[in-house]
Amino acid sequence: MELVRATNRSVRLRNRAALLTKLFLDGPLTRQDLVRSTGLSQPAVSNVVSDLIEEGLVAEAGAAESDGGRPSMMLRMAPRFAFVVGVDVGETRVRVELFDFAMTLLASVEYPLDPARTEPAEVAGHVLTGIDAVTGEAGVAPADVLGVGIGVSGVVTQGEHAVVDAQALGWDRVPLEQLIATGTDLPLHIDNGAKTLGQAEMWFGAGRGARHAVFALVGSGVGAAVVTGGVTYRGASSSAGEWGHTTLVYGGRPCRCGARGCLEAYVGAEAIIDRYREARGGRPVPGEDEESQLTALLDAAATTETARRVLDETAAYLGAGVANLINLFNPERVVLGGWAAMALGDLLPAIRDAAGRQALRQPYEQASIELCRLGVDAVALGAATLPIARFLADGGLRR
Amino acid sequence: MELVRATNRSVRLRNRAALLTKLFLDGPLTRQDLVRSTGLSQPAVSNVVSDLIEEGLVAEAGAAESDGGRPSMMLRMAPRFAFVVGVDVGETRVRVELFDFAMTLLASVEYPLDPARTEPAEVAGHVLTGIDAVTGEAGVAPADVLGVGIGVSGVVTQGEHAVVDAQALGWDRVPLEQLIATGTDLPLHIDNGAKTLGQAEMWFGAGRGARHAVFALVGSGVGAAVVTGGVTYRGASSSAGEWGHTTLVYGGRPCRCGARGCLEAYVGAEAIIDRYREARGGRPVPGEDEESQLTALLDAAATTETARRVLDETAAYLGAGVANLINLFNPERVVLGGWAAMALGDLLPAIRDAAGRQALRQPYEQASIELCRLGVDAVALGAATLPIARFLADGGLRR
DNA sequence: CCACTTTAATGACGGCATTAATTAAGCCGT
DNA sequence: ACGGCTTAATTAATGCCGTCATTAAAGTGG
Repeated sequence: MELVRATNRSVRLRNRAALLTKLFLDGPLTRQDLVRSTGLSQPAVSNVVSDLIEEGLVAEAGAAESDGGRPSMMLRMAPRFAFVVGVDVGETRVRVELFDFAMTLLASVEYPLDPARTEPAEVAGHVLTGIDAVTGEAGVAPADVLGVGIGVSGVVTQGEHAVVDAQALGWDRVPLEQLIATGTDLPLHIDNGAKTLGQAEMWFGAGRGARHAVFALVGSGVGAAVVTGGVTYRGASSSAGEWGHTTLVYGGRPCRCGARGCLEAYVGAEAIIDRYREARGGRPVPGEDEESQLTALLDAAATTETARRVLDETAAYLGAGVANLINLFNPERVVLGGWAAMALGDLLPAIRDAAGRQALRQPYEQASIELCRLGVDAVALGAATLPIARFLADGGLRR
Repeated sequence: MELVRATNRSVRLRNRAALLTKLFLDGPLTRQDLVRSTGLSQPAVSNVVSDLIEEGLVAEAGAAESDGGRPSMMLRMAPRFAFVVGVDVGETRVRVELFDFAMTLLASVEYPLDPARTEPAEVAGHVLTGIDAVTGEAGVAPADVLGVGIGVSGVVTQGEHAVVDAQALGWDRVPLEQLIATGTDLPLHIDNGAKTLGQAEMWFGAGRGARHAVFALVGSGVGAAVVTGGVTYRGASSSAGEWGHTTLVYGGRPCRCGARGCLEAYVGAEAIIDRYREARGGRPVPGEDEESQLTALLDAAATTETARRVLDETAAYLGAGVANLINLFNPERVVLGGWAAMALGDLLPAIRDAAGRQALRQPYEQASIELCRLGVDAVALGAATLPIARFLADGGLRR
């Protein structure tokens, strides 16, 4: 179906992209490693690599061990060739982080948001001042910033400019990209937060090495990111993976999206706490915020039957939701992430069991179900990979 | 992520594949059409096309209209360059069809199956004798058959040899490909029947032109095929799209897969009839087989409240199931197919409404929900496209 | 029958990877 | 310390392939 013409130039471009990607994800590597993993001939690798070194993209980094024979040179991405900014626009805060090309965190800054009413212009302002703040702090020239990736907790529609719908923030078709673009010339990449977190886990966490993985995120809200063939599955307008609002209990509990029986209405942090409150006969759950309330539930489970039952049910619902993902996407790996899922980590065996009861045998046996490795802040890290992914796919040529 | 090396030869290969694919799906076309649609230069197109003509793959087919200027030649796939066999292994019959390269049906044969116990060896036998029968009838030499595509109503796991799990047939890890391969040297392509039907609709039916489409199949069983970027989504072991056994009503009606609350336990033909029977206080539904029983239900809906209610509920469940597909896959088109869905065609508006209530606004608005165009026999047609798809992707070079 | 237009085929050119042959740079044993 | 051996990297010759520019072919219309 792909109807892209190929020319001689595109050959070089593809090979550059292949070598760069390999080097970025698995580096440092020797030229010989690249020869083996790409199937290119030795001169071809040397030729491309010498271009990359000349352009300052790649640097030699010492010789490898050898027992007889000329030792090969290690190659790695030049860490200071360029920098990237990753932004996490959450429900309660905007977090801006600056990374070098080795994805080392150089600086970060955070701005709290008033959950009651979050103005898009305010968020855009935070992003812009945040970019200035982190580049200033690290002494990085704006021209050396490759781009800015932004993960937003909401539905992001790609188009000429990305548009955001976020019920949790009260946003309806907010042209966030335009708002930010008025204040900067840097290339912007806006995406759903679950997808950027999935991207981070895919490159640096529990997804490494998988070709087909699903990242199931449970926090206050519930979402998912699907990676297939190493690439995030986006669908027609990039809003694929809205797992939280799939119907699990037809006609069940009302969800904040307006429908009934959504998965999020059962296993989102707010929903879990709600169900616990109801199970306690309506007595409020102790704790300032959702996080401490969930902790209270977990603590209570050691002693009270009620709390135990609420957690058991949560695992069962979550398992059924995971089973749906397994049946539909047939991943080799399901990674549970998000702060609530991490807090519920002890439920993993129960979740696995529940998924096994609801999923078909064949796809269930193909899939492992694991916890994430990177934590919640990985949304910004994953966002920062967006400009890099584009850069690598373009063969390391700035557009 | 794609780490495939590119060489000068691969340039030609890709361009051959692009031209062939375009010509197959949208032909006949002129060289100029190909120039415009691929972006290749005129000499490049002429060059590749002259190869293809020389190899007998493509033929000129008369001149196009012209008003001034040299008229361009129409090009089309040579219909008798090669032939393909498509097989539909359903729950009640094996159907074998022979097509030429223009996908014209040349011959077909059908063998009934005893639903009670279906032996894999028997099915393999039917396939093999069917191949002989149709090629014999049409006078096609086996060497001119490009390959055999087989659509099976069950979970197909790709690997060295495809393995089939089909609860409806009582099959557990049946090495169907091996069984058939012992009797023929033709290249075999085994896939899930829903996927082959989706492939047929994608190329020749309601999916034409879409890049992201979901084909929802409702028959006795329920399945789906997901097409993304023009390619069938398969997942890790090719069993993606098992929509029928996703949980829609947590803890609900028992399903033949052993779990509870599966979509299939509500909207599969058997389930619909079951629900109708229960609504009638247990009195059996008139009719010999599922098809006539479903017709009886549809007829009764004109006069009786009970039947009307069962259909309304069916539309609501189905709509919720479709909403889940929309939320998770974000397609631009959802196509309802399968014999039961076709019978329920009048429910389409109700299904659309129900989906709109359960899906998120943004992805719902992106998606159109339509009926299929090709009917049930398209499983074999779609299966026959499998060897062709491979052939086109390989640039028209037999391996 | 000639001017004009559009399509198709040729030939010079340049980009690129490949194979084969060198050159570089380290071990190891005597 | 000095050849022999091994592995790494570079250089040279070769051939594939698309592009650009040009020429040939094949129509229409006055």
